[in-house]
Amino acid sequence: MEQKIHPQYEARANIIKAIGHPTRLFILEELHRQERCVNELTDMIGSDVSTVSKHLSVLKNAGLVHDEKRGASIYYKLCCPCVLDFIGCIETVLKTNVEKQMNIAQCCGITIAKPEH
Amino acid sequence: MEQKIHPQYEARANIIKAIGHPTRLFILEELHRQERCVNELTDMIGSDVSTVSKHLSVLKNAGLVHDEKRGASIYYKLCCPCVLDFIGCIETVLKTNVEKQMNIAQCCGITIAKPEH
DNA sequence: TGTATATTTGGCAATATAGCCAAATATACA
DNA sequence: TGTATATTTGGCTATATTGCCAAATATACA
Repeated sequence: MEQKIHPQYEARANIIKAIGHPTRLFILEELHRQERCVNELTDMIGSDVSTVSKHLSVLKNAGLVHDEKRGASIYYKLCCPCVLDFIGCIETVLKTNVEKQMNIAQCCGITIAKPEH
Repeated sequence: MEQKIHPQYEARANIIKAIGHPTRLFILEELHRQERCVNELTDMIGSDVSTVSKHLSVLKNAGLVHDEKRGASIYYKLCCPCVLDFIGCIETVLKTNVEKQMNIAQCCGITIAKPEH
């Protein structure tokens, strides 16, 4: 690893990396709405329960979620709801990217059909 | 990939993934302060110029930075300064994680020396 | 205790990412 | 045009990540 990059950047990057996965983003948003057990999340996501469990483990190791055993299930909840505050900014970036693509297409004389739904 | 996860999560995750790397976090913060050319960033980072160039390419593809050729150099600047707004939240997560570790250590009777500097 | 349910862990294969070197490309300027 | 400087690209290896299956573990409850 690069010598001049402070370890603090590594620590920050590890947390951001944990957030940067489609399934884990979904989980974080769902846990932002309400706490959920592994089973419930697995039903919503539609992949193997072991895969979901591992995603939750990544989020837990990053300190983003907290788990609590109740009955036969383990309920996960969000530790720092602020981690989702910047989704709005990410959406802005995405929107700007699409606009850029549209401009390029327009300059090339390409017409883009609007999606049906 | 999981069927039930909306493509929107994929798009968001791609941008967050681009942010989640120590060197790229450093670059984003530096470009937040002022625009920089590849050469300057390479000197600050201390790795091969091709590596830095590729990091910049990742950030550019994600729509996070913009480049502008001036003279012999290419200057990069931040597109959406908001992407760094959540660093404060990440720091909170990190701080909480350390505190949790400290508590565990204390419960085990482990004394932790404060760092010298 | 035995069985069903919930969750995690180990192991594996496929894929993605990172970083270096060498080479290609582009620009400035003598 | 030739040379120095700036940047990107191709190619390669090492490492990390992902997601599945099977098995292990934990809990509830008859």
